[in-house]
Amino acid sequence: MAIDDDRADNRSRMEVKKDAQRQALLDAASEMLAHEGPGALSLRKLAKKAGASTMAVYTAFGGKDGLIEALFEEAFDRLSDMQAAAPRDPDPLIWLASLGAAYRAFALANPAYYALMISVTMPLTDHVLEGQQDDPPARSISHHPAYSHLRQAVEACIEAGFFREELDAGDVADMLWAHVHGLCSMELAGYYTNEKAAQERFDLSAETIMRGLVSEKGRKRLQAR
Amino acid sequence: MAIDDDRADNRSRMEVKKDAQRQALLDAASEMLAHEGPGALSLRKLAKKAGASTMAVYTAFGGKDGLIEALFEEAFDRLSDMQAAAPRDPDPLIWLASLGAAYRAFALANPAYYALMISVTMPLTDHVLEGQQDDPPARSISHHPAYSHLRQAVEACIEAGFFREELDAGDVADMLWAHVHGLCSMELAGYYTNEKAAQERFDLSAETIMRGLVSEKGRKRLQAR
DNA sequence: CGCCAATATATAACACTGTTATAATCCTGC
DNA sequence: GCAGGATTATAACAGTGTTATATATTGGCG
Repeated sequence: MAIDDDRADNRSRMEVKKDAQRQALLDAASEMLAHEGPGALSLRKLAKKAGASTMAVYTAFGGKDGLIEALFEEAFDRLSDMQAAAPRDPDPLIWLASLGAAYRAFALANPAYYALMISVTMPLTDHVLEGQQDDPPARSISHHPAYSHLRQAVEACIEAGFFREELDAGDVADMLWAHVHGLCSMELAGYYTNEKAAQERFDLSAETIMRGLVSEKGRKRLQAR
Repeated sequence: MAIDDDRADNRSRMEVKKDAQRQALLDAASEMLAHEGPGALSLRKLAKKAGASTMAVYTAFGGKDGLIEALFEEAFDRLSDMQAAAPRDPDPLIWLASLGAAYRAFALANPAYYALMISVTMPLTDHVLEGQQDDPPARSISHHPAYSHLRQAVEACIEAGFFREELDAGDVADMLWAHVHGLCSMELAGYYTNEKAAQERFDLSAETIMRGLVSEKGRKRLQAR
């Protein structure tokens, strides 16, 4: 029986109920976020949509900030899923390119999630407003699968000897992430009017940053094949 | 007298009073934005701070959106001012690098303005949520001085024959803007913990994108000097 | 100068928001 | 079965942007 299974998992009936409600709230919030944007995400509407009380959000997430945090993690999970679905080509350069394409595909497919990632990542906390550099924000994506995918592809490129020797994997990964993020955020901002041109521009820009990364040796190796 | 001067400028007494109040509101809003962030910018607090009524914001800006729009333009003006202050080196590559440094200096010096630029530029309108590509947002920075500075430097580099021939000025300018924007937004997000490393990383990344832009011919020309 | 129409203001009300206090309900463990 | 603790529902609180209304204030014209 279901209850016994739960008990076997050392989870009380109430806990599974809580988890179910938490998931229902998260799904409803996700749906609202994707269809109406972050601004339309109010706790009352969410509770009504999920068939729960406003307080349920507080018990499940501790408040709206906790809910946003959960959605933030969901966003990174979705990105990570799309990255994992990217073909892991034996050629690390091609693999890297497909990861960039996956990033852009995620951003275009989930603009509200992407906007949430940005706004949460740059929360304009007091410490950045004051310009003080101590007490850095704890939020770090370095250990998230979404970052690991990129990192691994970069490391593969480095091991294959394509990149300039003074560049280490962390530098390159951060560089590429920033570059692709800049491209996607400006595209989503409506900076480029024509969709087809935006795609070409993305490819051209990705090609350009890759050119800047490859070493003299790697360049010759690429020309040879 | 001041009043006669105003009349000579075909500006009624009330209009100069309105403009003065508008400027007072804008200054107060700017101060609040820089010190407490966009979230703390409420019309009631702003009106009290500027010694005006809440309604004054509506007559001067038409509402909070209009105020944000005005602050958005102020942000671009500040960026443009810092770019104009960058030394216009005869070497277009050095000029371009100093423009990038000016962009980063602006972002670090005005984090709240920078966050505002991003959030306003990516407003998550319905049309992007629906994924439809028609009715592109009218907001365009292409004709703003902040963009012209970059564009002119890029054109100078192209005329000097440094860049790959298949790249036109618009492509390169957009590419560079996106790259530098990505770097700055991630730095402001606290993605990099160490300030000194962030500076080095910015320089390294800027160097990398420049490497990707220069043509074979330009590369040899750079090595020769 | 004095009046009038138009505009800007001040005050308050409205519909919201996130959050919190209070009371009733439910569930768990004994 | 029952006491005790957590979770809910309801309502209240302190805010927000916006709007309605009534009061000043202003500028143009006779």
